Amino acid sequence: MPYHHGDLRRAVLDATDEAVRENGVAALSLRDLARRAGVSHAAPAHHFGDKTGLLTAFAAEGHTLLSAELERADGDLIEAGVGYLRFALTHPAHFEVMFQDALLRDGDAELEAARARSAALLAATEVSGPTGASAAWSLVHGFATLWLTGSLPATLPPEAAADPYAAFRAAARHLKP
Amino acid sequence: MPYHHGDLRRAVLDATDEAVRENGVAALSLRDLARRAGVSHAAPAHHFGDKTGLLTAFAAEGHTLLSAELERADGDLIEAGVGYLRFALTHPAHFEVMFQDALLRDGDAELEAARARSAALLAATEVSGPTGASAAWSLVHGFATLWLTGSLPATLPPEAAADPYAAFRAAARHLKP
DNA sequence: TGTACATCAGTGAACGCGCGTTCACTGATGTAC
DNA sequence: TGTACATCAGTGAACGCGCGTTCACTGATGTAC
Repeated sequence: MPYHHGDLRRAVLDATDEAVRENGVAALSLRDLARRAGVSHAAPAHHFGDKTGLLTAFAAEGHTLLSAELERADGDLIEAGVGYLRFALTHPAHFEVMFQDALLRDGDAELEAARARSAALLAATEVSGPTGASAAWSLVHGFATLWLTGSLPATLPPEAAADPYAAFRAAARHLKP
Repeated sequence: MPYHHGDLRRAVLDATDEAVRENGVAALSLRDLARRAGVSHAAPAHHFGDKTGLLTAFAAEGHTLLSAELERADGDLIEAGVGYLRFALTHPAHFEVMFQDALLRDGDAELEAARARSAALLAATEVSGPTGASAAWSLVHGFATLWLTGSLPATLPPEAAADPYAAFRAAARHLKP
């Protein structure tokens, strides 16, 4: 183990992802992250300042990952929804953290930039007017949230509960075009 | 201050509501609740067993409050949505806690009963098939979540951002009947 | 190419703190007589 | 109505623990010459 880690930032962010998936953000501690990353207990705070700084960087990474999914949709509403859902289901820890403002550093430049980018991509989907955008965003965000908590799969027949993307496409068909 | 409180349960649940509204469930501690309720620091654990027991009771109360709103809708889809939203906006702490299974006692009888009741009322709304129900539930749940985090109001014109219920009705009109 | 040195990422011991839990107790309440 | 007593909700001192933070330090890296 070299004295200089090489990529402490990456290691701590990965440990955060792992820890939040396992125990939720409520149980997160910097010392636990240090243990998972195999670094000294003071290293995470040394690099990120404090827990808020770490979660702010983690949330910014979440917006970047979300943006990557939204770009693949190329403005198509349903595909943007599928991308949003795919982001939430493959990165549940980021999804859990990035919408909880109380955990994040207000006005952080990196976070604001990443957030603006994902918001712009969301706004670029083909949808009719602000209420249509609200409806579409609400539907996919609610679908992702309820799917992750297991609430939604519990109400569906087994074959629908096995494929979230098909279930989402079916639900999204209930939106007026 | 009498030795016996009279309604410690109520006092601690009210303190929980206050504390979660202020700082989120992540920052909740039993000692802080005891301070808020003006009882000894051991009293909340004495009554509820542990933090999970307390949050389980709090979540059950949330489902009961949600059920009361849903009953007023009398099966009408849009009014059920408005009731769901009204519950979330007036009881944000309950809404935050009740869908986070990791915080709750698995298999608690009181919680299961309250949950079954609100689920039955949701299922009793007039909607076409399981995918229609998924779409409607996702839309209102996502709308409430995004409204509470401030994400959704930020994208709307000021007059729409001032009235969540009107904004929700407008969004809900994008669902096929 | 080799040496000296400045930088600074990461260390690890030490600290004080708030936490959940335990446990012997206190005293208000309800019941039996 | 009055007294004795069992119950048990709530108390408060004590505990050990993991936490975030501080700070003097170590040593790897990059740059100047």
